[in-house]
Amino acid sequence: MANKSTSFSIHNILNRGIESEGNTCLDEDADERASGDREARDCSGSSLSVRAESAERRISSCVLVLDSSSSSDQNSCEEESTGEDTSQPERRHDHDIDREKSQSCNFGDNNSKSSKKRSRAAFSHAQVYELERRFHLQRYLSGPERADLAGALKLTETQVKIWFQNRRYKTKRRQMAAELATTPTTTLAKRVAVKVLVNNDQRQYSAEDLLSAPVHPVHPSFPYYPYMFCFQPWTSGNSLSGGLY
DNA sequence: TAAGTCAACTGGTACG
DNA sequence: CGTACCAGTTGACTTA
Repeated sequence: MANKSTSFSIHNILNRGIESEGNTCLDEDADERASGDREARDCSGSSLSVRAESAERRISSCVLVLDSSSSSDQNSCEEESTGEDTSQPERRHDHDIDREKSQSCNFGDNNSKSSKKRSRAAFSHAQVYELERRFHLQRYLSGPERADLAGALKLTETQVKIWFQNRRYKTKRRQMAAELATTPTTTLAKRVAVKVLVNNDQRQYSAEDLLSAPVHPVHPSFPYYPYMFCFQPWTSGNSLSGGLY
């Protein structure tokens, strides 16, 4: 559904990514197509060279996954783990699904030792870009939305769900780290103490204090998500945040 | 080789 | 009871 509101197709990105195996400019292509005139200008900025370099490093590993035509054991395994040809998993417990998938994806299933190995799918750059883009729009996906996105990205619903889960947690951790870095510990302790003060059944803090809780945009730096430098940071007034923080 | 990243995993919890 | 969430961990992988 998400791609209907935009002038590009996710499949275009993915197909382009597959067709341009070895092309380290996949992200720029995808970005420009995806964001149109939105922030493509930022993507070409020289100040972003470090992030772009980071992106290229990742691409080099992601291309292996996209190159599904290769018939090596490793690639076929990665392909499966990224949901290329896996049918939609039945509604069982996530852990079971993931475990099954992991076990069915053993590297070199010709020895028993490998059954202990756990595969870690490396999502393609286009896939991560679209996931990030969607995450920027909404941090929580409904079932149909997740299924739609998973289908468009050729991932399983579980993978999309886990990705969003990890992404939310990562965002939160970095926000907390940023808070800790910018706020002196004494000040932090003082604020917490004030907020829990209640005197004569009346709160001793204003509602504004709570609403203005420090929410730092995490991605001023975006050291490891170079494809996110096109996005604007969340604001504290973003209703899509779910009000969790 | 240590450190960092990240998808997958685990355990606990909340909700309808 | 099934599902999804969060918080934290694990293990494969990359990089300096």
